Amino acid sequence: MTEKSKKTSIYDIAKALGISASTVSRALQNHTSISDSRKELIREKAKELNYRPNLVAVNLKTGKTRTIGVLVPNINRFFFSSVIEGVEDEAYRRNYDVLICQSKDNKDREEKILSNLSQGKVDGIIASVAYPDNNLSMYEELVDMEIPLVFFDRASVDAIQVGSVRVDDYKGGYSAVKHLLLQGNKKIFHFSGPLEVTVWRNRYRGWRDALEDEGIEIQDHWVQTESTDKESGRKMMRAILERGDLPDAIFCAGDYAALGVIQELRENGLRVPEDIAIVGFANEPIDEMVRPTISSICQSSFRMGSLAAKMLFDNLETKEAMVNITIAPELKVRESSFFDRRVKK
Amino acid sequence: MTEKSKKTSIYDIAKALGISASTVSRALQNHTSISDSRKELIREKAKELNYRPNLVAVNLKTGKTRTIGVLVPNINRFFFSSVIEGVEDEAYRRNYDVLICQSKDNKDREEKILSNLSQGKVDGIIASVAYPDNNLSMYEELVDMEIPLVFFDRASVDAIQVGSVRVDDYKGGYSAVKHLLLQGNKKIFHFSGPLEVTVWRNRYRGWRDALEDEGIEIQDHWVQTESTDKESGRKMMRAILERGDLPDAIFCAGDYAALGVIQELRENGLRVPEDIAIVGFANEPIDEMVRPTISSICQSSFRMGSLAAKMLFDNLETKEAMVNITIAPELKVRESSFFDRRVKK
DNA sequence: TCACTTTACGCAACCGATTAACAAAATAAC
DNA sequence: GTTATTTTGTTAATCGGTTGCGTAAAGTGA
Repeated sequence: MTEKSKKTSIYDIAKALGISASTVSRALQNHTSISDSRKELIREKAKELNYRPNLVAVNLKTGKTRTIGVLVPNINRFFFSSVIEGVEDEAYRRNYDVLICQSKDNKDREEKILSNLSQGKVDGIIASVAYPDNNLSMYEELVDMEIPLVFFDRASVDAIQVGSVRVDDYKGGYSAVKHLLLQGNKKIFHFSGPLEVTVWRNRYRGWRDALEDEGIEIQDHWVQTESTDKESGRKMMRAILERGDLPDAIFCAGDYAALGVIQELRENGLRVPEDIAIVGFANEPIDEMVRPTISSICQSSFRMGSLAAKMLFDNLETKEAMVNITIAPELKVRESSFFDRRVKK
Repeated sequence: MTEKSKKTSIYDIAKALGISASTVSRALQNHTSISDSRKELIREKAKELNYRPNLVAVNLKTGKTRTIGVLVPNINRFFFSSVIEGVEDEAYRRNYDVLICQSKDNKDREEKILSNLSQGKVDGIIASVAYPDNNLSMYEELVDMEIPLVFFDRASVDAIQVGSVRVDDYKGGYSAVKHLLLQGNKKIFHFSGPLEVTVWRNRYRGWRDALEDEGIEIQDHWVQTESTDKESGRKMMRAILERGDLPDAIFCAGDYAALGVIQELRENGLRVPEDIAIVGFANEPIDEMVRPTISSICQSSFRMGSLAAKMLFDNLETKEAMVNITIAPELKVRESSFFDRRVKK
């Protein structure tokens, strides 16, 4: 029994045929300088020996890996896994592989991953930076190393010279509130996460401006910035309920917060949307799973991923310039905000 | 301006220091046969020149990539993304990278991906086979090529000589029904997908045996095998409602089906669990998001992933033998089945 | 001072491909 | 029949590391 039946290389084929390895290499690439008869012979032998090119050797020689890295905070969240799906879709079409890494929103982990990726494993990187998203020095290093880079979702793009794809959070917030205003809601609260984080801040600004454009005066307690998970949603709602000053509607910067709010309201005998209308953000699948279904701002995550991938591949293959793409968010009106307050007081 | 500031290699360091490249290589590996003074010198120079080892070259030389491939039907489903998280967690700990691919449950795509992965890009593979899961010849090829392989979730393990991690679907089904029986339910229906598929069949068998062990006679219409998405759940429930022969409880082979069933029941004025108790399968996050919360069988997906990864890494590093692991499923009792039918008739 | 071990480092082969440059054979041109 | 041209292959360098083997220098003991 052979101890180790080494994988066959072009040298094995060459030896078996009594020719040189370079001829084999060229024949397998369908090079013009090899006669058809030889090509046929070589291809047959290759099949016979079950030859598989060693991609690592090819990568080393060509300096390309046909692999891109995708760095996300967490693969487990619908938004990110959808983006990845978009990336993967485009990558599969173009015959690239996708190396996926999770930063877990941990800067140390992010740094380690980026350092690893920058050692020649990938041709380019698509990333959503870990919170807090202020320190981008690691990414600047990548740029110095001339590794093509595309950000999506998070990241303050102006900082460094790379591509980006993001949804317009400001516009998303603005249009969510505009929709609520058009339904006759005046007193519209906003539940979000810490406003230092870019996405929360932008959604907040959209909310604020929409109200101010309508001449509505905002009070401090209208904004709650606990966090955007379900439990925080309940907590923020509870705080408002205890205070006793109820709004017409609430614009939540995340769908899970919206869900928590709705549950808290229902347990307190309040109806959604009749008593209080709700709009969330992200268009998570649960929005259509629960009752009432939740109105939300769609971030087109799949499209975001495929656009980011397209940009990266174009840059890799034809040196096309990176750009900053902003996707217009789309409002999905569902039951939680479908109620005209001007009719039924 | 330098046209292309080539990345620095160990040769650049060697040249700058007037020593040989092998010394540099050894110093950077902290080899014992290099004096500390030299090591220090070399490390400093490396830092100065911003040296990064070229992993592709290392891979070629060592024959290892420190990368494993994970093949799943779809990254976007919670179960799979959780498994991947488990894999990734273990991989990160051991300094491996994870290459993720989606078969989209398409056999052609699966074949192309496996062929690609087998060309030296990864050291081993973790996979959940695409439906229909009968043809495993592609995987047999991997075994021939001596690429370590671990299946999870799907795949008929007996077929070929590889590792596997799976939840015991039979036991899961059995214990779900047992729980319903203990609560006084007798007439327990089963909603699932096509029984040719291994997982559905096993859950079905668990349901059937649990009832038979109790001496309950099953009737044909007690089993519906439309599919396990929400809409199918509603559809199957509607069929039963129209027929008029209502059960005490329903064991659904999937949580989304369970959700659809619950919504359909509520819209028809029936209460869950008071009128009909429901148990789902998979322990999806929505189970705790909706009201009533849904009882479900937990598949421990994260653990499944980390176990699969652990097995693969152990095999890669110490040639440890592959094994077949079966995880005992855990029943999570929530509101949808928390009701004792023996008390309140 | 001589023989012997250690320590520290260099030489060169190797991993498996690609490809520039060159050479031999076959064909065409005169 | 000799030269020019095309066709078809070969040789060898290269990508950027790793590592077995050899050896000079330094250290040790008698």
